Amino acid sequence: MRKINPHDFKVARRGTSREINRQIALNLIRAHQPISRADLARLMNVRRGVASLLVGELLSEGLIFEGAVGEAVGRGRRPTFLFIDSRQRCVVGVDIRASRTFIMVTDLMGHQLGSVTSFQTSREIGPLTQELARRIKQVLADYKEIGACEGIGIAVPGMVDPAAGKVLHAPTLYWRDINLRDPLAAAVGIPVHIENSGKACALAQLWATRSDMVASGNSVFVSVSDGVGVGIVVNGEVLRGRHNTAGEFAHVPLSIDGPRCTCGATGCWEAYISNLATLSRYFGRDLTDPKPQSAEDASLTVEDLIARARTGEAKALAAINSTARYLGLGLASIINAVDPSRIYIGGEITTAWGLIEPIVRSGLRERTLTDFGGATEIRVVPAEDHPRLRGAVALVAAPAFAAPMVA
Amino acid sequence: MRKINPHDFKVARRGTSREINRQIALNLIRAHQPISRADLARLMNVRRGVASLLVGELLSEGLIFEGAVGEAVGRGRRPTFLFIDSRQRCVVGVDIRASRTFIMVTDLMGHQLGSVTSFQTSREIGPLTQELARRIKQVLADYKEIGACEGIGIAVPGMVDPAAGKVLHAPTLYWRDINLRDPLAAAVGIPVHIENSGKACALAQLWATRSDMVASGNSVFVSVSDGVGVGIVVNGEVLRGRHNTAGEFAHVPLSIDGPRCTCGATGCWEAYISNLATLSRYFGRDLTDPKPQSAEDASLTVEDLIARARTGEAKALAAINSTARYLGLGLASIINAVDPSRIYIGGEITTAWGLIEPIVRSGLRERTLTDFGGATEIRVVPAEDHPRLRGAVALVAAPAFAAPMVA
DNA sequence: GAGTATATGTTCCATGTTTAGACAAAATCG
DNA sequence: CGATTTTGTCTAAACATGGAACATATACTC
Repeated sequence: MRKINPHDFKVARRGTSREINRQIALNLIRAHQPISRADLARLMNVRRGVASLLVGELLSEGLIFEGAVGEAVGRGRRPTFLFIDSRQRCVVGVDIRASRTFIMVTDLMGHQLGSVTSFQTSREIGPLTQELARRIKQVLADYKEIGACEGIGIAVPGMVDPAAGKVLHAPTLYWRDINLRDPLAAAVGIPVHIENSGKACALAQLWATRSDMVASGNSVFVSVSDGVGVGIVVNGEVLRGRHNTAGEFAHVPLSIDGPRCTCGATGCWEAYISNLATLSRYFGRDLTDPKPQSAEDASLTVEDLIARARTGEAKALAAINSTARYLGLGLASIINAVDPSRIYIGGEITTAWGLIEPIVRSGLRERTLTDFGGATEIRVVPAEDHPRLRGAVALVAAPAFAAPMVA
Repeated sequence: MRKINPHDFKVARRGTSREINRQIALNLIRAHQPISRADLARLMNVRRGVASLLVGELLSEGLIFEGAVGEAVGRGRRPTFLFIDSRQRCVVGVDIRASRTFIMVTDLMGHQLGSVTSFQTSREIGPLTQELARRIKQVLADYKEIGACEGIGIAVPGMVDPAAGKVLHAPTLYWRDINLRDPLAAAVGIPVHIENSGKACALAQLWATRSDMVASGNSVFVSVSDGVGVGIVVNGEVLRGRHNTAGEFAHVPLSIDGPRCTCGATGCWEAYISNLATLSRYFGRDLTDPKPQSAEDASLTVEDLIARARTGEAKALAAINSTARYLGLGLASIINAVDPSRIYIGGEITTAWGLIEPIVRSGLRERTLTDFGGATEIRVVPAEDHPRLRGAVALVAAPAFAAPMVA
């Protein structure tokens, strides 16, 4: 039961019905390709004539194409299959992280082309833009057979104003109010879109093509790495809020008297479960103390820690188990607040999922209010899926498939 | 950028455009009444002919009526004003609380008719239903000139399954899995809708008729009474979640090592700021200990406590100031998670708003991540506004104005 | 007071969209 | 080969908005 905003509404025009049905058809082709006009008409519950007209429009715009004639199921004329046309266009996804920056090229469906490349992140915007532009141009030259690049999507670990193309605050990069979009767009001559990495991850799952990976209702993506990013999907849309800062569950407290967080407050969830927090716990030092105490401290990663835990090192196991419990406790807050159908979890810690799942689940049940809340589905998204990169790509590829604004 | 759900979409039919524009017109009349067809057409940016047709349809359905001819602004024919027709229909709102149950009658616009009545809440569903049915019948008989009753809306302090008409769990009433809707509907012969009281409060603000009370973007309602209820509005819709339990920020922790909460967990926000928590703090006893320590303890209310604080009693002031700080700290979590345009606060504690606002605001700023987050608008909703009752009414009255489902 | 200008609300036709059904093309089965 | 079935196209009807003309009603001007 949605209220129409009397200050911001969209009246249905003569072409609105067509626009709606066109997008539905496009999405169904995306979800079910290859598909015939007749099947499309059955899925949409409209006459074949309407489906044909919609398909004709999509064909003439080059969004889809007619493939080979398919095999008939029984008797009767064989169907001509329709596909999303992602042959002559590609998208570049960029994932900027504190240590390294990753680049991936995909087609319009988000299918990976070539391999993921990376380079060390420069915290200075000038050199970073230059390096990015150089590498993107090179990658596009290498894959020239793909065709034109539709755009570049960038996931940034911090608060972002997508409309202004600015990074408002990225603590791990020490960025404040930096326009990342315009310099890069000018350098490569391709439109650039930027977004917070947690929201990008949520977008990646929302627009995933593998049908088993798309949640039916609301969903939440929790990305645990150096920091913790969260993206929330409500009614098929990423929750943005007034200033595009919605979803910052990372800084909802577990204990206001807890360890100091990089954000300045105390006891944030992030201060308990981020990779840095887990490592700090292992080394028994304060999270806000950036200086490693030893050579080992300086180089050890969470993956190393998990390896040690697997070999049975008690201290490593204890550190990881603590993180697991706190992870569960924080997920309970998300469940209580949002009641999602599914939670996705990404980040290095998920490589230990077999080890920690029972602990996460029991921590979660400590604080969820209902049995079904405690049973909320949790799915691990492995690093190989590159959720940040796929989300960055979705920034560019998804708008063509989005629902029209109506009423 | 909303994704169309390929498993649950609505194709635009021949009448869809009309349906959309009809609802827009209806909402604009609701928001701007009295209004002429010509003004409506200008607001909608359509031809007067179209507006006339839409108005004709609404007139024939009895949703609106033509009032007196208005005064001309300049020269030219005078407009005929249109109004929402709420003359011959009324709605009953019911607010069930642990101690007392309140009843209010309104017209379709939510305007109060007569006065609010109340009686002591029986925790047994049979007697409660009987008493409710008796009183509702009586009220409707008293206001017979109003016309037929369109429905009864009930706000319940607990988890609710509106589709099944059941209260899943209401701790303060000791209810579990109780069908509240069907017995009452059978007894009075009028449709009954039930909803969680936090969500009802959010609905009340969303559908408020005073334009200054309707937030433009997303909003959150925090109701602080015996318990704490929260309702979230996203994109003009109350956030429900998978099991209609979204919005339970009351049980997001401030400190997992904090005081035990009635929900079983520890350190929930509710355990710091509910009226019971504030009183417990004043009397220096454990929140979970239901037994009052003294006669004064058994009878003192938060309003009394506020009165004492205003007279300068240090202990009372300290208890309230603590609650204020914790209120702010928890609001910060809501702001970080949802980033709303506005937060509404209701409940007895708001009568001390002048006293506590600076403390709430500073507690809030302790944990918000950005300056604009810390500056999020907070509005107090006084008890006289009866947000729970207005929300209960909206359950019945609002669906007629809701946006059609499309795409 | 008559004429002019202007605003409201209705009416008619053009355009565009879904709905319904007929029809040709193509493939299978007996 | 003919009957049957399926796909895809095409046409007319029903219904929506878009645009303009028209009747009605009021105010202003001469």
